[in-house]
Amino acid sequence: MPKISDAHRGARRQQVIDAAIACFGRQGFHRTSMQDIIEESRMSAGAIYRYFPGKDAIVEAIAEDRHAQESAMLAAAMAHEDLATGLHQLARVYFEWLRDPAERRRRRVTVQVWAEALRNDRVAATLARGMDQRAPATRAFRAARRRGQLPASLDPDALSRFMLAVIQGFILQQAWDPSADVDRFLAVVDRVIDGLFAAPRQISRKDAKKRKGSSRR
Amino acid sequence: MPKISDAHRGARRQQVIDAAIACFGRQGFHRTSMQDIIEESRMSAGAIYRYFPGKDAIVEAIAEDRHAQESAMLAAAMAHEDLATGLHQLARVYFEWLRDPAERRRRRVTVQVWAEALRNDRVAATLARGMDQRAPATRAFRAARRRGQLPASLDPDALSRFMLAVIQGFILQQAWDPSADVDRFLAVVDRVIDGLFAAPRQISRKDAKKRKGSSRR
Amino acid sequence: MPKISDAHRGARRQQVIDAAIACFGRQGFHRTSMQDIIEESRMSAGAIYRYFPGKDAIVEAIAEDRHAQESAMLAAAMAHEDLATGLHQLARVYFEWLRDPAERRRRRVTVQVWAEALRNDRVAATLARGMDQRAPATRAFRAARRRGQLPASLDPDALSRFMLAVIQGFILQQAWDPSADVDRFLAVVDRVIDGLFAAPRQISRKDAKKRKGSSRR
Amino acid sequence: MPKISDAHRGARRQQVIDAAIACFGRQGFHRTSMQDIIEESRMSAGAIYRYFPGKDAIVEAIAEDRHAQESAMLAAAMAHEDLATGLHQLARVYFEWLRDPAERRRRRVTVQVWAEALRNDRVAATLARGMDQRAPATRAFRAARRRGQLPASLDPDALSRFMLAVIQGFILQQAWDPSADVDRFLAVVDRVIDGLFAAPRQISRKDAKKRKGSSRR
DNA sequence: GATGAATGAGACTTCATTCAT
DNA sequence: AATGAATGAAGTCTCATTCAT
Repeated sequence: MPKISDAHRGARRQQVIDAAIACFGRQGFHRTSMQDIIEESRMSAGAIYRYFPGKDAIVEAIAEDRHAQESAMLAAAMAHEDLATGLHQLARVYFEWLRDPAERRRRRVTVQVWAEALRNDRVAATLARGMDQRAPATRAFRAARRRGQLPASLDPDALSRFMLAVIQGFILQQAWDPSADVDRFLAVVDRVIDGLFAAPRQISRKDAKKRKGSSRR
Repeated sequence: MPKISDAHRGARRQQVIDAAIACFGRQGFHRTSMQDIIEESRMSAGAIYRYFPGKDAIVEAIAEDRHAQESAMLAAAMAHEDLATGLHQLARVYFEWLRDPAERRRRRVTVQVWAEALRNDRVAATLARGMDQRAPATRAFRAARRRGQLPASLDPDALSRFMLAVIQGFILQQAWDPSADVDRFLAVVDRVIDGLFAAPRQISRKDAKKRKGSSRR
Repeated sequence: MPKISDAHRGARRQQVIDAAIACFGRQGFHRTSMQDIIEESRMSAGAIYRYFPGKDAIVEAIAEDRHAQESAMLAAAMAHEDLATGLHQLARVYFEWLRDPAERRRRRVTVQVWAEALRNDRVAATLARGMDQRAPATRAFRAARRRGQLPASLDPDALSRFMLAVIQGFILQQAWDPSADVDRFLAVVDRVIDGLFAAPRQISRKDAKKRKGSSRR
Repeated sequence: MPKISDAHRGARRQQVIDAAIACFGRQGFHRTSMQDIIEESRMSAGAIYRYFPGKDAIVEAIAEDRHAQESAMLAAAMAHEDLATGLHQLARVYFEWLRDPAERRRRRVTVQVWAEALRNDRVAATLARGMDQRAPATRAFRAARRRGQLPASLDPDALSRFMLAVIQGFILQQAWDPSADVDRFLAVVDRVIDGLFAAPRQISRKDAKKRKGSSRR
């Protein structure tokens, strides 16, 4: 017989998380005091500590929350038989999401979570699990490469990393400058996806040499 | 007459910045106390405040430092008559840089600077200037598009944003997981650059429709 | 539900004020550290800041406290139909007050509040309000002058300033030298009050000239 | 053979004192840092410490300075055969002095010196010597009393204290409110001096009783 | 379960003074 | 004699967390 029903517990936790996201988005994680969260959440100091062992646990929960949502999105998008279509779909879903102004505010918190991962192992672990969820995409790339749709020189893991990097980079840019245009960026992403599967242009011997020259092995 | 020379002043500031980078990379900006920086820099509390008005000013200086270096790199790389070659060059230079283990440690600080930009306007301004430096690249894209080397549907500004996003995203991933493989990622980037300039593959009517459907306007 | 009552809040504030007065009287405002007040008040650092926003606010509260007490005293003393009697009464009440050894210690703080007014506008405002409370006295002087009890040459405002100056000057002297004799000083004050209402002595032509000579205007 | 000639030493000390008075008048003793004085005096940190052992010594020197000037003024004013004339003279000289705007600024420092006396014994000693210089005035009062010009009930020491208190009180008031009118105040002082020597007005039995009633002893 | 007053370690910063040059 | 960079103790205040009610 739990003293706090799970539903109640969940609602209370969400109340704290929402307040924390509002505060963190406004002033950043480290400028936000527990007092700020307490006031925003309209709870008492003591009450919050019934639902979270400490301030760090709140960021961890936020990271976890994001992770769950993004996982779902990723899974849904990649559940497509054709890889190219799946990738376009993924980009579309993701960038649609970024259009929501409320979501944009939350994104500011995401950037902070990224920084927090560098000194909070639990947050790092959550993000790592997020990175691991590229696995289906990676597998799809591997299959496509085996089928000859992608050149052998492209590492499937690097490909999925790349797709994520593009999204992460844009999130960053939009956090700094909310006027960054989603549509135009998305058009480039679409083009890039198509480019991956197109026949490569003929590269002149000269260019190829140059590139190799400055690369370390 | 112990009047400090500009050289001495610069050296002293660097001493602080180096210590701060070491500390921030280890424990993060907010977990690092001035005392930590003082000890790491082997200076006295008072001395540091002769060179920086406060803790925030140190991050600002770090951001400024990075900005200067990246600007130089960007300018050098883009000073190439052929756009494709310039982009390959840029990617190469950047990713070479990331290979340096010392640089990798500094990258962790970069991620924190990104987060800091959300609550420190001076840092934000520095990063904004960094984003502004895409201008030459944007111009080059525009010229290429005019020459028909790039499709009209690709916005030059979005293109340069994209290139930066790729780099930023990878920096992020490498900060979390230093084992992220630079070479394999770079191969993808190279391929993507080439893809931009290649003739697009034929897109089926169905695919095109799907994409449009979920896009807003 | 440990919500503090107004009474508790008042008691706590008084606890701080009492401790502060003890410390300030002993070592002066600026030699007193918050730590000193914390120890004297047997509270914790954080607790004090629940009741006062900072060290300055404590002096301000002390100034306000004194102001309230002196106002009451002044009002009570001047509530007399006959002006001369009222003034004698005022002097008596005030100097009686100064006899209390505990009050003498508090007086040392008063002197510091006076100095503090020169650099703290809120303290200055409180003192200004204190000076404004001469108004009833000034009005009484004006009425007495109209009735011919005081010479037209005596400015009512200057008269009330004068009465206050006498008291302030003595407070100062007693702060420096607690052995300053209250009774003997009070006798002089009484005599001076009577002298104001007495017929002026004949002033020789010579004396009057001398005075005028060194005066400007 | 002194390393620093006395003249040079004196000039340097004065340079510091002037700077300190400017700073103290502006921001108060405790808000003024040595750095402020250093800049105002256009000297170096090291140099100041050649002429003063520390910050406290500067206030002490200022107190000493004031003391010397006021002593001279007091002595000059009281060097008059007729006591009443001497007192009028004293008031006149003093209040003339207060008219000088530069002097008014210095007065702000005087108030701080008064407060400082409560925690700096050397300043206290200087002020005590200042109070001691009432001696000639006290003696003159005693003589006048012996000659029957003053009632026996007036203590000579209290009388000279009183005269000083009036001046000190006004200095205080003018420090807080520079618009306090010197002339009108002086007129009251003149009247009071005359009143001391005039025949007291008849005091009704009732009034006398009332006064006694509230007095202790 | 909830409340919010209390705790106290520790954060950033200032500043009087010293001393190598 | 002078300089001013350096020192480091000490100051004010904040804040995550606890616990009596």
